[in-house]
Amino acid sequence: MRHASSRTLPGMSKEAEIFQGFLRKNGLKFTPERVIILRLVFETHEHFDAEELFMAVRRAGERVSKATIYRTLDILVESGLVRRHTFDDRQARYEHIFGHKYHEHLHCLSCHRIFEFTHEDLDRIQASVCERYKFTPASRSFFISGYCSRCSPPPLPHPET
Amino acid sequence: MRHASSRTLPGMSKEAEIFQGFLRKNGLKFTPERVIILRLVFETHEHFDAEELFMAVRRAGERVSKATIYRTLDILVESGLVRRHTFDDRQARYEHIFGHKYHEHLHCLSCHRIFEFTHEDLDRIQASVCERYKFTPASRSFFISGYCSRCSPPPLPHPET
DNA sequence: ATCGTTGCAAAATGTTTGCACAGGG
DNA sequence: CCCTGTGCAAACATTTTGCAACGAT
Repeated sequence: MRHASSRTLPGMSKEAEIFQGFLRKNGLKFTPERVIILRLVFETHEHFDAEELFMAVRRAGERVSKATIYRTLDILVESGLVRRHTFDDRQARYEHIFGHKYHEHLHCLSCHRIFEFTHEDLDRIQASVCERYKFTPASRSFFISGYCSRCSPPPLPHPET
Repeated sequence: MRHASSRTLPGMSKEAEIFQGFLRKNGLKFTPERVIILRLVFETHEHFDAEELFMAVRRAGERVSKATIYRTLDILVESGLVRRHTFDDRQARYEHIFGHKYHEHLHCLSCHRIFEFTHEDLDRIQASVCERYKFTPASRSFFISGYCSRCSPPPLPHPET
């Protein structure tokens, strides 16, 4: 029982169909390890890194090596189902994006939480910049680092002293 | 001849004055190594990484260890004279920012060149997002990855076949 | 004497790779 | 067979750290 059937199963999630299609198109296989990873990536509604995914796999009672985690994340990014971020200089972080609106990020330098936002003008700005530079965009990353409301309460209107 | 005078020299560049002020304010010293690094960082008008700065130091006939390069870059980033970027998952890249207009980046995935742009609406967008989330911004990073005009010529108006 | 700074080498971190073996088409 | 996939361990690249020595105050 190493490799899963290559036929599409009826109860398959939309992202699994997309992933399977991408794999097939590139002559790659829809293996049990890749299925496990896909499932856990789409069960996680946070940003995660490779190590966290590795631990989620173990927590789920499955076994997939770190090497396969990294190799599969690369494929998922290529397929467009997952986005990779490098918010600071530490390790890469990932999030699944299928079924989500495209969004930008706020990154709290104190508690390291990540908040998402959208702004309607950004697509227009990206398009106009790319036009100006004759640049063909593949992806963008807009994030603001700073301090969230919990970590940095706004200054009082009339500071004492 | 290890440590430089702590008095401000008359012919000192503006960035050196700022750096010295920052160091003094934090009980740190304006050492010859830091002076060398500061000079080379401000002589470089490209984005660079720690290794490139290390080689620039040797090329200049000076000797500063890698450890000191890293430690000093951290201080320069803290002082606000230098910006650190992690465009992709490779190593951190730096650029001096004193005396430059704030700008965003285009990053060519093929030739890895970096182009700079500004857009007048971005400050306003950042302010409105931060207001909405009660977020105190420290810095932002907006970059678009894709293919520059040289690496990806626009498709012909009437593609043959 | 104290305290921050340095260079060196070792350690730590995060990621990639070589390899031998497995298994489906 | 042939090809891709896997786990493991080793390799790798970048960055950080422990430590002894050093110099300015």
